[in-house]
Amino acid sequence: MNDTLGSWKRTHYCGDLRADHIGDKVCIMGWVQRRRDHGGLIFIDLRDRTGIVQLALDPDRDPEAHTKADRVRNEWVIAAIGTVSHRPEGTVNPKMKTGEVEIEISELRILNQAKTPPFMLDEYTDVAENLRLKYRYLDLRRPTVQRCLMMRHQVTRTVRNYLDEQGFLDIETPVLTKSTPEGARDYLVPSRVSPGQFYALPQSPQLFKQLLMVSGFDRYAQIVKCFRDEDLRADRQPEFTQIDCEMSFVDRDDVMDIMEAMIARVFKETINVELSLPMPRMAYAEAIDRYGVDNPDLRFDLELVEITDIVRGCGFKVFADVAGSGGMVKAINVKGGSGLSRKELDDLTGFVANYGAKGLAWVKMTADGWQSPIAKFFQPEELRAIEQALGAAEGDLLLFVADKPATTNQALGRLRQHLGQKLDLVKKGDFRFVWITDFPLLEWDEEQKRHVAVHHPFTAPLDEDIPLLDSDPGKVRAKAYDLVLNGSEIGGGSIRIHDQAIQQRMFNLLGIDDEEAQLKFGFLLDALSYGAPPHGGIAFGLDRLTMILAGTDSIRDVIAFPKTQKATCLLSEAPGEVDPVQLRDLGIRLAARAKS
RNA sequence: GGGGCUGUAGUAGAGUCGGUUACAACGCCGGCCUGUCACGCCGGAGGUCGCGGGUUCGAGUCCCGUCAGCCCCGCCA
Repeated sequence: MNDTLGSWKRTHYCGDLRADHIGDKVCIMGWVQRRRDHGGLIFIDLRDRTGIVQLALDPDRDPEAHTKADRVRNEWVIAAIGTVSHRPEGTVNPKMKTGEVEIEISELRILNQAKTPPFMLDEYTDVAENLRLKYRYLDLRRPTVQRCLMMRHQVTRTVRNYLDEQGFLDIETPVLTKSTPEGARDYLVPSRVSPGQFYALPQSPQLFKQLLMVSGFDRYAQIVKCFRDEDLRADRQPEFTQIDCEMSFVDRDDVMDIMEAMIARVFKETINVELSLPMPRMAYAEAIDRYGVDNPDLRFDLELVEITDIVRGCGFKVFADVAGSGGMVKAINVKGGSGLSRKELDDLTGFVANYGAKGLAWVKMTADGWQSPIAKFFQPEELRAIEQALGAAEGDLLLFVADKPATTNQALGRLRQHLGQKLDLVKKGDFRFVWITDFPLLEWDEEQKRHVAVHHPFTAPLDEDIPLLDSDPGKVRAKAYDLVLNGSEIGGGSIRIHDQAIQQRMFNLLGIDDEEAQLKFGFLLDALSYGAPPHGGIAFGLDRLTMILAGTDSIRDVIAFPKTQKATCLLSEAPGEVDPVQLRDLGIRLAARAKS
């Protein structure tokens, strides 16, 4: 029924054929994108991963091939031998890379037929994502989707080459490993050999790469899968890939210098963008002060301005009360934003409510002064002071949040990012990097009534802040750094604690007593006591980095077989039930379902 | 755990105030066509309006619940 490949060998990819090939006899293979039947002449657009080329089948030239082409349908797999020829005068298609030529087919083989696909594999149809994911292998035939995965390949290739040149060794770390406290929820794997015990899939190879430093490998790097059992987002999947690095005998600047050069190489070799180095660096405290968040998008201004002191004694009770009780009042000036409708302002109020803000005060700057529900509460000199602080001019829109400092910063900071998108303040093709440094080492967790590590428990404190570990742990800054690109955290790392005594103190500060520390991290503490070099490292989110390079806003676009928001795979239907025998072997009995 | 958006032939959509047989496009099937390229022309088939319940003389349309996909909060050292 179908033809066999026989002795045919492919000579060219479809998308590579050009006028240079005119006169060549070629053999190409691929999928039928479309067939156009003119009664006599038949055209077939043949597609492979490189592109599309037009096949011309003339009944006068080869009746047998023409008859065969009559049966062919979309997505059938065919092979053809023919001669590359210039298209006749007036029929060149400038929209196609290969549009100057066509292949005059002399022999055609149908290698496989295809059912009519559940959706059209063209660039014009926007298909529902659940259908795309169920038939992902078809979705992945589409050039736009293929482009993303090819981009990903270019990123990993460039990274591997660079790290190899810089002397990093690629060493694999275990996937079946041990659950550790702190951090994200683990994916667990039951042990058959040790009933009742579980492996955990790594949230990152953190401990192992530190052990490799103790072993003297000096520079380690791995492109590696990590697993976190937390809820998904547009830029978060339960299994994702890190570019994971660790280096010995370095400080923060060494790591940042080497890594930003790697990122620059990636941008050059994937999208041919030249980045200027060094990348700017900004302390955490400054980022929070100016942008409200630790991942600021520097492609636009719209900075936060604190006016707590100005409104401390004002007649607007909401502001005055917050200012008088340790809270914070901040505002942003949306230049030329006074045209926003009441509905839009209500939407923005709803937006900040997501982040716990109880309200969003607004002022439209008009020729007649303040147009605002709160204008009447302020004295003229207060109005002027606020205008001056914000640089307000006619046509501007001022937006205010008053709350606890953390809430004010987060709500207004997220509002800033939101407005950047909504008001189209970002220029396409603009890449603004910033290293955020000097993160707090610890933060107080109100629910658990204890300190938790901001980065992770192995992050070293700044040398000058070590005395504060005892007196004021919340003030200690960490030797940690995040690389932020266009408001997205694409990587982060730190210099680690290489001193066993300090690591022990760190665990104590986190409320992990010696016994628990020994139980959970004993092997690390042991290793640190056998001559651990000063070391530090970083991990980049390969998926997020590729998203930005590919210009897409969903992490699923850069993953071949991604999971849905409920962490299921619509293609394989994972997760699924397992055979009772498998459970018995593992010593697992399922609890009765809570529902139904 | 919570908030929001979406769900109608294979696909992506329209469907008015609750009222006759649920529309047209693309795709599919058949026919015609020798220079098209998202070919064109003629004809045809194709529907559990996500699912369940309710209101009503009557529900794609209104109400309640539920499922799925997506976006967000919490969570993500």
